[in-house]
Amino acid sequence: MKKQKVSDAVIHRLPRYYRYLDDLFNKGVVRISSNSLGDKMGITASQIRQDLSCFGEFGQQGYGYNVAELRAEIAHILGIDLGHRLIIVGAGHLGHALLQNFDFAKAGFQVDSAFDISPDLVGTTIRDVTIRSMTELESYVELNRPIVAVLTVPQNVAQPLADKLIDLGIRGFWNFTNVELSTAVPDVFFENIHFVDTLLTLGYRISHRG
Amino acid sequence: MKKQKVSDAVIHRLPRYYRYLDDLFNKGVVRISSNSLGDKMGITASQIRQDLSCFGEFGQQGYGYNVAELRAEIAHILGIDLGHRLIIVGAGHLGHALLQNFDFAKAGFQVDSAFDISPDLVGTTIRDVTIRSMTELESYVELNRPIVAVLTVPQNVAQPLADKLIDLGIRGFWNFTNVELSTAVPDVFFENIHFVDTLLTLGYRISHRG
DNA sequence: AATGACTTGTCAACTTTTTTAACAATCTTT
DNA sequence: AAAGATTGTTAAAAAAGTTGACAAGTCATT
Repeated sequence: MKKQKVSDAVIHRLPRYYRYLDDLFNKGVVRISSNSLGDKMGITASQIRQDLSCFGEFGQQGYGYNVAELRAEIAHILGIDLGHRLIIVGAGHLGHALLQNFDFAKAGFQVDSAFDISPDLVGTTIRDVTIRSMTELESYVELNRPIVAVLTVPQNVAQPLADKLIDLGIRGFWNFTNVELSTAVPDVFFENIHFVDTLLTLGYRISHRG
Repeated sequence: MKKQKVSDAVIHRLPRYYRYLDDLFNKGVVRISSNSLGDKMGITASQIRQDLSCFGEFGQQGYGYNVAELRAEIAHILGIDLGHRLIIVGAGHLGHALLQNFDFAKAGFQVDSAFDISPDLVGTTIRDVTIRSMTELESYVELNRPIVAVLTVPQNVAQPLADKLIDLGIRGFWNFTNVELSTAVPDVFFENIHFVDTLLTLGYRISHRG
């Protein structure tokens, strides 16, 4: 096992590996070689073996990989088995949709609570999660120490809110606002979902096709 | 102006340039140099000039760039001024949230219509867009020829639906299902929004911090 | 037990991409 | 007209990503 820094490209491929292995697992496939997995995923066997080698040795010469085992290993690498606790800040349409539909547990997260400023929403319950008032946010986070926050709030409050949450111990943001958040605090991570950007990219490709 | 293929990295930076320029424009800033823009964005002046050079010459020696002009140029490059027509297929929570909140016009798209299978939704109107039945999808697309489809449907119907829509002339997919769509037809583009993947990536970083 | 067919983990080479630095050309300002 | 500023472009440098090759080890069969 190499001990180099794991490159971003590899990290971003991990969820994809997991997706395919989960699929194989659910279909009852017991073993798979890097070759056949590569065929399925449209990448080379060499790349799969190299990617996996960043994290350990999970296969066996002459046999390949045990699907269930490799799936579990990748789940572990991704921290899916840790059940990180998470809060949702902003329960408007998007926050509501996530709360209602998204399978956080499957990604290894447990939804602790949700918060919104609107009195109409406060007190309502979606999928066993009760929406609390924003005024309770600070004390709640201090007491319960969730580690990740989903931000589905208006743009203008995003950065100050993030600063406050970082102060309170939040270390990861799943950021749906179209603002680029930043902080001087180390070991805080942002995953920015810039909807607009992806649609603009699509617009570029459509406009320049042919 | 170079005539090489524009790299993906550059294309993905374009929306970000646009966002910053739009902001400057709204603040009434008239001119900006690659140097000060680079400072704002946290990248080198050199990279900005190199990126822009893929598309033309938009600045002036000794002066820099006119903000309004450069903003308009990038808007043009991204096709924002073309007003591509778009349909939304699947008006469940996510489709509904997009329809209600997302500013498609700002990204250069015009929402033609939305479709859903549920009789409860068909006939209702959101922001001037009436939700039609899925049974009308085919004839509608044939007649009105939208170019892009937003897919917010269940996973299992995503690929066959995409195939059908490609047949009918759709050339771009803003795909919110967690399936990797593909086609043999050339000049069809997919922007896959894999929510889960980004959250898993965040989970990885949280788990491995420090 | 021996043989042959497979398949891994790793190394190093290779390729591609991305970034940076440098500078002639030329515009703005005074 | 001179001084200062800033571009577009080139080429070098650095970084990142990918691939091919193979020793070493495992499995299946006889």
